[in-house]
Amino acid sequence: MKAEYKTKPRNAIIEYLKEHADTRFTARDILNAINSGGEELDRSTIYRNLERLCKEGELVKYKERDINAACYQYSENHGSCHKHMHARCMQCGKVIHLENEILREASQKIQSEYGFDIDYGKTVIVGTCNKCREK
Amino acid sequence: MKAEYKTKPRNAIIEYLKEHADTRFTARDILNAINSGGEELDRSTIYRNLERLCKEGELVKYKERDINAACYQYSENHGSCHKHMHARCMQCGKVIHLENEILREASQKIQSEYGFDIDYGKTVIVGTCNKCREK
DNA sequence: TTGCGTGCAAAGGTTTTGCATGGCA
DNA sequence: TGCCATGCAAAACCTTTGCACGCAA
Repeated sequence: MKAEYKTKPRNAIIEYLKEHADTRFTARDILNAINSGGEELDRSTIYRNLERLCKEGELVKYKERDINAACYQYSENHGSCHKHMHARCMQCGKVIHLENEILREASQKIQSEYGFDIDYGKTVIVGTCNKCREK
Repeated sequence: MKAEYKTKPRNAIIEYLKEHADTRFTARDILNAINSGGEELDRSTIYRNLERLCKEGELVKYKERDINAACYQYSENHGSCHKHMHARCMQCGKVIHLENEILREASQKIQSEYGFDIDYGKTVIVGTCNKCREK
C-alpha cells in the first residue's frame, strides 16, 4: 500500500474541483485559475494529480468533439456516478445526473434487440440544457 | 459554387472509409494503411479531406476518453445519422445505429423532467457489443 | 489556362516522461 | 530519515497553417 501525502499543490487542485463541481474544465483551466491566484504550479503536477484522481474514481475524464484538450468533471456525489447516466449540455458544459428509472426500459430494449450492454458510467447524453435553450 | 476535383489521394482515403464502415479509426490509421500499401500521402492531406468529408456530412468525428487522437466513423447510410442515436462498443469501436422508437419515451421523460433536449446526432451510447462480451 | 488539392516544412497546442530537488510523514 | 510529489526541461503526439507546385477540369 502506497502512502499518500497532502501537499499544497494537490490541495489547490482539489479546491478548484470542488468550486467547479458538475461543470466541465480542462487541465489548462485549472492551471490558469490557480496560477492567476498567485501560486505557481507546473503543468505536469496538474496532469499527474488529475490522472490519480481519475483512477481513484473522484473525477471523470472525457473528450469533446470541438475541444482539443481533455475535459474533466467532478461531482460531490461521485461515488454513484458509474451507476447512472449523465446528460451534458454541449453549450455550457453543465452535467445533469439522470435517474436510472427513466432509461431502464430503453436499455433493456437495446440489450434484447441489439445485444448491446450499456455502460452507464461512460455514456454521456449530449444536448442542450434549459438555460441555454432560452438564450 | 466551388469546383471539386477527384484526385488520387482523395480517392484512396474514400476507399479506406468504405472498407472500414461502422468502425472507428483515426487519421493515423488511415495514414498507416494507405502508406503501407505503397502510396505516399501527407498527413495534412488526410486531415484536410477528413475535415471536408465531415462538413459534407459524409463522416462523423468524435473523441474517445482513452484515445488521444480524434476518431472518425463512416456509414453508408450516413444521410440519416443526425436523426438517430448510436451505440458504440468501447472495446472494438463498432457502431450500431439505434432505432428512434426505442429511445423516444426516455427522451421525452428527460425533456419534461430535466428540460434537457437531446441531440441525437451527437449522442453516443457507450458499452459492450455482443461479440466482445463473449470474449 | 484556371484554380483546387497536395506535399512540404514549420509551428502551436496538449500531454507525457526522466531526473534532481523539495517537503510531508 | 525515507519516500512521495513537485518542478523543470525535453520530447512525443496530434493537428493546423502558409506557400509553392502539380494536376484535374
